[in-house]
Amino acid sequence: MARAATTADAFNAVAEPRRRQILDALAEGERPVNELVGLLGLAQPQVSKHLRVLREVGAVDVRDEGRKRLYRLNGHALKPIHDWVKNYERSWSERFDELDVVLEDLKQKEQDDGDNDQ
Amino acid sequence: MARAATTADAFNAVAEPRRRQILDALAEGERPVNELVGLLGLAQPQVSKHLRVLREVGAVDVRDEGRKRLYRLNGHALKPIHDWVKNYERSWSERFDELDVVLEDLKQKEQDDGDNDQ
DNA sequence: TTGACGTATTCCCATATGGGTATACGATTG
DNA sequence: CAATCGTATACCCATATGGGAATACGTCAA
Repeated sequence: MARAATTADAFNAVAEPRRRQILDALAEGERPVNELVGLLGLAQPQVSKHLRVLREVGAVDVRDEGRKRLYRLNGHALKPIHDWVKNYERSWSERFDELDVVLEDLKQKEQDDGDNDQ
Repeated sequence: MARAATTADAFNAVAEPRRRQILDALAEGERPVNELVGLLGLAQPQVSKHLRVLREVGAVDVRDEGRKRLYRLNGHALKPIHDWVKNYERSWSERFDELDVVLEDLKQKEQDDGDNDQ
């Protein structure tokens, strides 16, 4: 088997930096392809291809307006990523320090109880 | 150019489901390779290869103990992912609804001021 | 030392990437 | 209708993936 397709899920789609750039740009509002081409400094075909990937994982929606195609962010598709990574937040966030102390105490208490059973 | 290496950054490393599984397993504590092999139901060489990728992006640390190698989670490497994705949280979290209202009001107020300048 | 164990590395292969370039397609304008 | 604009698609290519299988390597036991 080869690497999973970029369109397999949001994780794979967003692994490409250009696609994150596109989402960041769309966070400020709807934009036509050419505007993204200007912002990214990438050729138009590549931008269209990246947008296709983002569409396939549901991270963007499209709307036709004359000859332009307006792309819009759909952040919902990124929730699974957030849900997964937030469980690791304790690794760097000080907000969890206090909670960790409490958990350590509980652990210690449990161990003491076990010792009493012996 | 081809797709970026899986070892290019945490985003790419974590795009592979097996590697997320490994990190999830290590979240509960240090583990030797064989234990991960059992948990993932994957052949040992593939697990070692996934671990190498995770090591290269700094998501895990290793420690030798006899003939075993104990792998330990280093969630710090995942912070960039969290930092990026949390900006999209408003897309699904109700917690931001109220904030959105406030921002809308501010925007409206600014616009009114602009109108007065005319 | 020899053998067994735990892990890492090497080689093979089908697969699809992302950029470059050319071109096709639909909508609008003249 | 013809020309042009805005986008999408089709090709070509170098690259590296992830799994399978075989094997190399370091450590411990007998």
